[in-house]
Amino acid sequence: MRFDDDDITPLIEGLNDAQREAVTAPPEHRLVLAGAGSGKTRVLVHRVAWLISVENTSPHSVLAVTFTNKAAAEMRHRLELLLDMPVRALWVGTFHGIAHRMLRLHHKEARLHQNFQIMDSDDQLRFIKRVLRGLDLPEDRWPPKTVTGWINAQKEEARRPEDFDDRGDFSQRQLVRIYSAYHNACEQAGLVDFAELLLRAFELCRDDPAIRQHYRSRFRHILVDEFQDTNTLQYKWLRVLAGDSGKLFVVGDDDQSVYSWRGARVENIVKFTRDFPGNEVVRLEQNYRSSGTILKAANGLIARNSERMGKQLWTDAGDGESIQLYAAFNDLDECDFVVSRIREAHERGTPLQDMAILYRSNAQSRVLEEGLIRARLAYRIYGGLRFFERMEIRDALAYLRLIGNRDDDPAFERVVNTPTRGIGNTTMERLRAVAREQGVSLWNAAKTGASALGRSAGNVALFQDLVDRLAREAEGQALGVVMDRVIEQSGLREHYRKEKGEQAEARLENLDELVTAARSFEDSAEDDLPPMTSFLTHAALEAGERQAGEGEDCVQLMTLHAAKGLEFPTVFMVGLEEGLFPHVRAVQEGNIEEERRLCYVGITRSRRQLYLSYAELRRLHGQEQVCMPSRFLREIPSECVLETRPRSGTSRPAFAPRSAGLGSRFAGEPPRNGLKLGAHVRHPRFGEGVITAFDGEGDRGRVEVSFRDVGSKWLILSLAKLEAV
DNA sequence: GCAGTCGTCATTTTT
DNA sequence: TGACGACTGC
Repeated sequence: MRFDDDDITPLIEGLNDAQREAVTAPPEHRLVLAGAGSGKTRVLVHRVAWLISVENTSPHSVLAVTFTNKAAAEMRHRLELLLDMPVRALWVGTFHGIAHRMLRLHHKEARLHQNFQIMDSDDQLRFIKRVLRGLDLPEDRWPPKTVTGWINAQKEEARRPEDFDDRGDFSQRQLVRIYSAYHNACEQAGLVDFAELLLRAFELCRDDPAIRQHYRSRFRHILVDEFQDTNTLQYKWLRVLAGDSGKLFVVGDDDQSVYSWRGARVENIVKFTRDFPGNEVVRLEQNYRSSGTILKAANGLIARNSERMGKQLWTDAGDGESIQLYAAFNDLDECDFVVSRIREAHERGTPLQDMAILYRSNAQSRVLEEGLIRARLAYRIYGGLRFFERMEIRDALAYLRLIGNRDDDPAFERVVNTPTRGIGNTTMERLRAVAREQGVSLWNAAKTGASALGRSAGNVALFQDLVDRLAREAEGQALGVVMDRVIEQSGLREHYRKEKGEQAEARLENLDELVTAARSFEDSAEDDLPPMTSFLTHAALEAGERQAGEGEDCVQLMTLHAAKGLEFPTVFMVGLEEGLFPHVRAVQEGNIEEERRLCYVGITRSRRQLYLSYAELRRLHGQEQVCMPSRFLREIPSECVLETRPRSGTSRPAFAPRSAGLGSRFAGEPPRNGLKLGAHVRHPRFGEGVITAFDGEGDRGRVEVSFRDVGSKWLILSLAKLEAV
């Protein structure tokens, strides 16, 4: 170890009191409530280092779990920097990665195919469609997306088909039937979906005493990142793993829980304090990221939530710049504002990559994108397809999967006719019928039931010969060579060469890149898996970076969800309108608190300058809609915010503390003179327009109307002869 | 098997 | 508005 017993300086150096308390806590259960930007990863990393160097814990006894590969890689990297040595014995990984590792090690006990492969969401959806067809259930009555969603939700609650009794309603009984059929199909094909990885690993630890004992005595310390995002199954698994003696050190922030819709349970934080006795809560509230003003805004907003563990961010940095609010006329105006502020900042020397535009839903990116293109500003949108999700990559990998396992039906379906080999729908339907009747895979059905296939039987046989030949030639060959041959001999390369358009070129390049990627797995002895299995697992579990353009200096565009965990000197949060943010759906579902947390996440992404904006009119689904400013704007302490105009930069306080003033622009205000925000009105001289704001009350009350022909005007409400249209 | 057309729908996303 | 899937006709 690098540290002598008496020199623990590097481990606690530079930590604040709360961080130090967490890092040096006695080896008991701990819950660390880590506010945004409070040095959470630092605490995790130092805690592991502390356990190893001071508590003399073997790296072998430590398990650190994260949600994303990125977080896992970051943790391992920083840990090795701190300890100044590689820590291979230490298990650091995502929930899925760790579960996968266990299942590979104990595939027999888990009753899994030795060569089992991981099926991603897309495969799962296709597979479910086939199961539905097999059960004669129409897709319009049983939407595949809904069905997979339901099945995944059951798995996340650790429920198996046999856990349901017959008393459910018809719909539920059918879903259970589908779940069951899907499960059998997966078993037969040797496939495991994402949720199954976790559930299988949980069941393995729960039901196999020897394995449970093995891991319990091995993992003395389990550390969990982003604990507020754990789902029921992950929580159960942690409980089983920890047993009575394993110590859990969990880090999370209830205020940043924004994934309830995909099964995350914030309640796990509270549950943790009950289920793991002796734990103490450490709060990390000092923020090292944002200015005082930004933190004040964030604190003020999140204080509106009722169900909180309670936390108040603070900084010893100064107040910094005011938050600027821009009330745009419409979405284009909002875009112009953002773009011109970016241009100005860029001209003053701010790198583009220091600026991010955050929005609630992906659809909002289009207008912004167009604006940035017009202004010739480089940008990068997070989201979209990742490398291993591309069509051509998935095609090529499907051949590889078939080489490893002929019973992989989703892979078979994917490439049996890609490139086209005269095996159409009719043939496939027959083949599926045979497979269903005989209870075998498509591959075997094609072998034994060729007679039922009619004219196309020869084509199917040719396809099978191809796969067999590729498999034979793959023996003893390096993975890169195999991959290249697969792409060439399957005809995929030719297929995409013939495809027209500029996309085709990119696809060919991607295929070349795939060969390169395969090569890098040739001697990956790391996980003791055959290179091909290792490669396919990597493709499924770590689908790669989203989009290229990494190195370039460009403005970052992403959803608020995608921004979680990131930070930028300058942040633009756009579309702060009722219905958009908070989103209507969330309002309907009564999930305002999560939307508010999302807003909190957005605000706290910003280091120095935060811009907020909303549009009074927005084009949504092809329709121009009148929007009211988001309630969140009202909830941010008014002294933090200045309302700004596009060019001049002259600002005035946006909201008088509680009374009238501009505050009355906001949601929930009563209509004046029978007119309300967004109402269409007619003026004798100015023509038709829309009410966009009120100011003051009674005789002195003013109204802002955006006229169709003459633009926006402020009028005295009692004098203006406005009539509703 | 494929291109064109029509109808429907419309948060958020990692593994 | 526009993306995507199902359907139709060649």
